[in-house]
Amino acid sequence: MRILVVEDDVNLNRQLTDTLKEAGYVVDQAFDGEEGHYLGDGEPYDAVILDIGLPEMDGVTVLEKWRSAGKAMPVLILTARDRWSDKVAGIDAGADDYVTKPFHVEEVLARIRALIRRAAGHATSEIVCGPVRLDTKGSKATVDGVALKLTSHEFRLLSYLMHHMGQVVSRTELVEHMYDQDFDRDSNTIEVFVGRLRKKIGNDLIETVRGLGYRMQPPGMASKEAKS
Amino acid sequence: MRILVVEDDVNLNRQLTDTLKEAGYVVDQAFDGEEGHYLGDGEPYDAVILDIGLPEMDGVTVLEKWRSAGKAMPVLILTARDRWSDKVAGIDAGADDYVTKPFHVEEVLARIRALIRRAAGHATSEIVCGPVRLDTKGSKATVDGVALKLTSHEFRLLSYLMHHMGQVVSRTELVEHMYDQDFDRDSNTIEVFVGRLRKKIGNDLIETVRGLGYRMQPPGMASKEAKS
DNA sequence: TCAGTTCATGCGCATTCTGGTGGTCGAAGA
DNA sequence: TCTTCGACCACCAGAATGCGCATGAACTGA
Repeated sequence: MRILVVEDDVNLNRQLTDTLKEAGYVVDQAFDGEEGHYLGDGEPYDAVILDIGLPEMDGVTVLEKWRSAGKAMPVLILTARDRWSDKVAGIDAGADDYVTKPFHVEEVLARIRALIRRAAGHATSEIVCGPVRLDTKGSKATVDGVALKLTSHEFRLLSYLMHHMGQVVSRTELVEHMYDQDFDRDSNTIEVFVGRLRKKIGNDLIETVRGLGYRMQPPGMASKEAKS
Repeated sequence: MRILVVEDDVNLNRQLTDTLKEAGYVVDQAFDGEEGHYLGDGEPYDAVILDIGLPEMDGVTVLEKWRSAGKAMPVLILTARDRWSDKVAGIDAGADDYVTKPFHVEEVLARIRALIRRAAGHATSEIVCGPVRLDTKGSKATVDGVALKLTSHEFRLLSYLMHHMGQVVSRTELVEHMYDQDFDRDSNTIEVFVGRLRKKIGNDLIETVRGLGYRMQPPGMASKEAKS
C-alpha cells in the first residue's frame, strides 16, 4: 500500500510519514501543492493525505484537478478546526474524508485504514470465462467486449454456469436455481435455453456432459480425454 | 434516497430530519438505540445518521450489531467534541464518518451527500450520464445544459438510478428507497414515473430489463444484439 | 383550484413454454 | 473393429403467458 502525504508543515509531515511507515505503508512526501499535484497525477497511490492550506496551489484546487483528470484514489483532507466551510468545499470537490487540526495521529491512521478498506470494496464483481465477461453487479454480459442482449432467464442460466465454472451442473440443479419451487421437471426448457445461450456466446464454452448435465469452461481447457 | 436518523434529542432529530427532507431525501426517525437498531436492521437505507450517546442501546453497540449482521450502509456518527476516543471506537466499529457536536447542519448534509455518492462509487458531486447531469449538491438536474423541471418523486427516481448507473435496479428496490416504510407494493406507480422521466430526459437513457427492472446508462453503451 | 401522485384498464409484444422431429452418443453384441 | 439399438440431446416453430407501457380517471394535500 502506497500513500502520498501532501503537507507543508515539515514537522507534521514527518510525523505523519513516520507513523504511516511504522504501520507498514510505503509513503511519498510533498511539501507544496504543485509538487503534490504532480506526484498524485503521475504515481498510483492507494490513498492520499492532503492539507487544504498549501503554498503554490490550494488543496481544494489540487483535488479538483485530480478528480477532473479521472483520478479516483481515496483522499483524506486536513483542515483547520475553525474553517468548517473548507471541509464542505473539500468534500464537494471529491474528498473522501477529512480530519481537523489539531488531531491525534492514531485517528488519521484509523481513517486511512478505513478508506483503503472501503476502496477495495468497489472492485468490480466480474467473472471471466474465455471471451465472456459477466458483470454480476450490473446484470450484464459481454463477449469479446460486445454487450450481449440476454433475457432474464438466459442471464440467470449463464450466471449460474459461470459461478460454477469447471463443474458439471445438472439439469435439476439448474431448474432449482432458476425457478421458484414448483416447476414441471418433465420439460426441455433448460435444453432450449442452453441452446439459445450457445447461439449467443458461441458453442465452445458450454460443454454437455452426457447423462449428467452441462459444464462451462474456457476453451482450450476442455477435457482432452480419449484423444489417442 | 432514504436515510435513517437515530438521535434521542428530539429537537436535534427534528432539525436534521427537516433539513434532509428539504434536500429531497426520504427520512425515517428513531429516538433510542433499540428502535434505531430495529429499523436499520429491517429497512434498506442509503445512509444512517447515528448518535453515539443513546438510551436503551449505545450507538457503538448498535453499529457493531449492524455490521456483524452484514449491513454495509454508510453510517455517519455524531459524537461530543471532547470524546475523541468515541470517534475512534465508532470508526473501528465500522462507521464511515463522524461529526462532532455542536455542528452546522449544512456540514452534516454535505457529508451525507458525500457518503451516498461515495458508496455508489462516484468521486465528485456531479454525476453525468450522457446528456444528463445530476447535481447532488444543489438537487438539480440538466439535460444538454437545460435545467429540468422535475417533481420530487421524479427527482428521487432519477437520483437513485444515476447513483446506480450501469446496474439493474429492481422495482421493489426503487420503491424501498423512494418511500418510507409503508407503501402498497402492488401498484404500477414506478412504471408511471419511469414513463414520465423518459418523456423528460429522452427514451434512450433508461433501459428496461424485462423481468428484472431498469438500468440507466449513457447511450451508445446500450446492448447490441449479438449476431448469431 | 391545481399540481402532484396513485390506481385501474386494456393492448401489444417480448419472452417463455411445449411437443415433435431428427441427430448424436455410447454400450453391447457379433 | 464394426453394427445396432436405445437413451439422450439439439433444434424448430407455433402457442400461451404475462410483463411493461400508455392513458386517463380518481385522489390528496397545499
